[in-house]
Amino acid sequence: MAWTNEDVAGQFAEIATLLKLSGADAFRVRAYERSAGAIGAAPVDLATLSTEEMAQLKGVGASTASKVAEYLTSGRIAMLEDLRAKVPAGLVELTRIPGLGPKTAVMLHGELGVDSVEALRTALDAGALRGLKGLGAKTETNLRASLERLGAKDTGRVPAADAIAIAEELCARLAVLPGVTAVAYAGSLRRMRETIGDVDLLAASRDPAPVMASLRESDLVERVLAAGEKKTSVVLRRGIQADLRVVDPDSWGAALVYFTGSKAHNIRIRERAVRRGLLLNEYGLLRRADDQAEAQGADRDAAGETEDDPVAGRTEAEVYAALGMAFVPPPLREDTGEVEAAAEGRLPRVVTLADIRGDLHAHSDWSGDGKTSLAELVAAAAARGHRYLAVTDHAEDLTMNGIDREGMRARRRAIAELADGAGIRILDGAELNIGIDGSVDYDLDFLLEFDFCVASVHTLFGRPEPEQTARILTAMRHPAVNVIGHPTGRKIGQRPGYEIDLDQLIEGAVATGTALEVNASPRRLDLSGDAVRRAVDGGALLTISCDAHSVGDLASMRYGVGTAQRGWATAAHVLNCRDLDGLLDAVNAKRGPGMRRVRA
DNA sequence: GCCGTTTTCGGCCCGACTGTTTTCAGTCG
Repeated sequence: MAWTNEDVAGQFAEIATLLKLSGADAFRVRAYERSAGAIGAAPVDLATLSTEEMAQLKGVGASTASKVAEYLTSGRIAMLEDLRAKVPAGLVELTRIPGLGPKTAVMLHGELGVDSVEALRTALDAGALRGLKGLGAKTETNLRASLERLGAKDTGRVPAADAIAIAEELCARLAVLPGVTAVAYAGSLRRMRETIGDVDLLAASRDPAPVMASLRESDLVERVLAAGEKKTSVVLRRGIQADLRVVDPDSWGAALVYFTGSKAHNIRIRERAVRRGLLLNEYGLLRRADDQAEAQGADRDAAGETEDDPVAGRTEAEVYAALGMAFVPPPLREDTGEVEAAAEGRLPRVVTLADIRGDLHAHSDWSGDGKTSLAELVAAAAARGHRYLAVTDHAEDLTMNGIDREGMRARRRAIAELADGAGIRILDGAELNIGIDGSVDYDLDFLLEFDFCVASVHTLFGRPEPEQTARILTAMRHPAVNVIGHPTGRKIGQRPGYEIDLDQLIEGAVATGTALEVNASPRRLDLSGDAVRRAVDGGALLTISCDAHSVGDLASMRYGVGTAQRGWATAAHVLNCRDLDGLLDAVNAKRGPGMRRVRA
């Protein structure tokens, strides 16, 4: 059995959870959490490393490395087995109830024998919690409410695509309030994670109360969870939780860093602050008053009440600079090496929306499922500032939506008619279907008449990994196939994607000069950020394209760029960051001698 | 358990809010 890094990381995350429930030292728990994170983010397959090499990873020591080795050879970790035997299984489940943490779970188990969500429900109904120390009437009510929410569906993470519209709406409403100088959504949404647990909103104002009140009273809010002076938490109508922090404009940058996270990134940069004799919190980067007093040799009592001295805080850039680091774009803030890289000046300049020169995957209504005319699509792409657009309608093997040869020739004439006034190069393209044997639609000569082709898997998702991988590798070798569309086939929150060997795909892409798509549709984001990072490390070329089926879909480019950023991709890794000549050079390079050239 | 511009031991990020508390523990992010 070939264990993936994710499998291994999962073992250590479980150890951390179970240790917490065993009342272990909190720092030891954190060490396991950190090692799980380090393993999950490791750039190489752990199975290829020696125990000594594993212990070189930051956050992984000799103890963890030997447990990894144990797992890789035997498929088990004795310590984890012991913990599983020792900690009642239901306790982990109990801590998933909002407001109920490990301490309370252990206490409920010890006092009442509660070992599952169901048992807690029964205990509540029997009034068994009354009289337990630290648990009053209010806690009982809150637990009931939490259980009810747990009973309702979908309390977990939701696709970011489902939250971004409501986040932007809330921001827009807060931004127009008097005294509010800035508003942003932060958290995992700003980091462009593909799913989010809640919406984090940040506002700058010297008078927080009316801003808080405005959210609490919003018609988008279903329930208020917490309402303090500096922080408000609510449940929105669609079951999504939102947290609002309001800070002084002088603290905006520090608060944005704090609220954007990730938690692991924040911990790392706060440690860095501590090592420099500073304190980093959501209000600023500060030199402590007592430290100053000591530095000046003054007596602390004589110094009296002095304020902490702000070093930075108005902007994020200021905070990072004061920590001796390059600015870290939000999607990179996951503690996967970006802190060290930013400190050592080797953080790559990741691709941005401004680097994108065109879109290489779009459908017009020539495709059965396209909703926009060719002219509208081209005009919209031009309006977005694109220099070129590959219209890649479905090819004929996709029986429902595909276009046959005559249809493609007719579409080619339609493209030619539009070409002059378009103000943008329209690439005559197609989205080909990868057959079970790796073949694609039409024939070689017909395919070489296109300017640009995407090839994608649309059928037979259930094939075993070797077969699935082989069919894509075969398609890559075709001289007219320029990019593999949505390479893993996953749909966020819907289906996991087919079984493929990504490393082989990356090697094949490099060897054949075929790009791998970062499909920017927020339902797909395929490749994922993690997969992009592996592709970048492997030297593969990417495209970032919207797979638009309507004009509005062209706006999804930012999600694709965010995903590419999460994978540390630079403009140099992305084919559609090249100008038209650069793009066509790549297309022509893939074609053999004597084959038709595509001209600008 | 991990780690080092306080380096092989003694620390380990920081603050808001709630509830049950007379000064704080638990939870969350």
